Amino acid sequence: MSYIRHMNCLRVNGSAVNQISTKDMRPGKAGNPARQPLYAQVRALILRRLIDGVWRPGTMLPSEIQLGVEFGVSQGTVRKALDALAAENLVVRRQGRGTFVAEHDLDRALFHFFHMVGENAERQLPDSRVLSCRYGKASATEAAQLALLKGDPVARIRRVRVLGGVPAIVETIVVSEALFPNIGRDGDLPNTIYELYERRYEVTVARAEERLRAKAAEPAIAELLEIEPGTPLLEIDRTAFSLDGAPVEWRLSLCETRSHYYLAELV
Amino acid sequence: MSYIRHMNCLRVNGSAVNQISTKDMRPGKAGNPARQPLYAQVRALILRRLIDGVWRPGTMLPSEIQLGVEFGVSQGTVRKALDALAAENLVVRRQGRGTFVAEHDLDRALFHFFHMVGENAERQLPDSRVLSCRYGKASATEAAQLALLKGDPVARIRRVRVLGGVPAIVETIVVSEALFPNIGRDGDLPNTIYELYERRYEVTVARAEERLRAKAAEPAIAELLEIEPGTPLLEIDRTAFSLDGAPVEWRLSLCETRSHYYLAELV
DNA sequence: TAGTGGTCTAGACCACCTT
DNA sequence: AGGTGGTCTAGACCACTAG
Repeated sequence: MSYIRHMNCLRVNGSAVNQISTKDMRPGKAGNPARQPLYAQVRALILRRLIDGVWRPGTMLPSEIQLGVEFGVSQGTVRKALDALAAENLVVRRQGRGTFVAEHDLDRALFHFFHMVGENAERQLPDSRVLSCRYGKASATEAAQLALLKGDPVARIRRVRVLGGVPAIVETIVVSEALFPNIGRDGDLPNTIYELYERRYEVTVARAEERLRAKAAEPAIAELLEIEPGTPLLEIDRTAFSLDGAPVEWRLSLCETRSHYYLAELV
Repeated sequence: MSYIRHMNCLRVNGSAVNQISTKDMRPGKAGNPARQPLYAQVRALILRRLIDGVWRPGTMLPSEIQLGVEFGVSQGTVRKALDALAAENLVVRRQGRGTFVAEHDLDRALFHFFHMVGENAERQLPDSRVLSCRYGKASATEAAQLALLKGDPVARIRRVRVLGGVPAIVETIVVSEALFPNIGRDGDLPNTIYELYERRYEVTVARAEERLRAKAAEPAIAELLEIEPGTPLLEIDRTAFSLDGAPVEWRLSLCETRSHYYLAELV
């Protein structure tokens, strides 16, 4: 029967395990009511390898057929798992070339992680001017946001972002120093910081939550943005999560919204 | 051959047409380079029926197999088309029951078309108090937003929305009177107005765009929200589109963000 | 019990890309 | 030419829902 597969169909680095397969784990089998569909198991196994760094961002995954053989499932099941990961922007599929681990490139920054756009909905990544990078102990708030203990070492990066020649955003980024040792110490803070997280610290930002409020500009902020104190600003309070779901960055952005706005799509 | 299908495989209300099928339209055929995949054609055909009101919101679609027979494609191809429509929230699939045309119920309003949440990210649909419903001629701005001509008749609805007992949002809704004749004239404005569009006017809101800015509260607004004039407010400028992609509603919401915030998810 | 969508397989062919 | 993902089919079985 095609449903019956080998015990050792899943091999990781040559050592055999059997998380999928085995006749009694097949779908719909009584006594295994909470069992996940095969494609979900395959998705989880692939995701695990992304988390563990077995396949690094930018590299090509094995072909669908190869993965099918390795996991002991059909190509169609692997396809469904990969399609799910592609829908989460964790892999990128290219016809004729292969399936690749997603990278934090300009496109992703611009279309997925930066929602401020100009008047004609035209998108443009801002330039960044780093104001400071300080190291300290996590406050209660910071600890809560980053799932740390109060007092744990954190780095705080402050920068002004310039859109179309105008200083438009003042941003404070807080990360754990345990996760990002020496971040910013050698003045190596690129504009797209998620690329740095990914390349140097092997931390992949998979998703984020943004909480938006309106706030009046405090004098220090107003000066940086060259506006009047009290001007209404859009505050974006973002928590970014890594592949394994842990919060890895807390970011507070204060945005001037006279020449730009935050664009959201509802479905 | 399985690829060769009957000419008259697509029947709409008994009359036969052949948009899909016919041997020479099959995928990858030279001389037809811009041809869409079958599942995309099937998706478009089903969407057309949703637009035309052949299947009304809440009703059940024919089964996958029936649709497959009707369109002259396999069940798997129909499935792919329906899955795509389900991903756009245009249909809802329920195992064991069938595929249904999506409705604007409370769930959809709350999780897809209302992003203001309370402190613990708890969701709650606001109560609405209608302030006025006036009829007039479209301004240049309104005409541009709704793809009308300047001077076309529009209705303007103004309401205050209450969250947790506190007046939190002042909202102005502008719609074409041609599309929504007599809207609000008999004081029939429910809290979830998209339900009204759908049931009474057979207009389905399929998606929307929101443009967010920070604005200071003008005195009239401040009074309605029981706050100080000049308080920073979150302005949500929304355009809603119907199934066929036409803009059908323009809405401007001014939100107080001390006890609530706008929640966005980034992927 | 019958009908629905959900999962899984196997196999064919296509479009696209690289070599 | 060979490999990759993309499309399409046919058929099996499962889970769920309703009458």
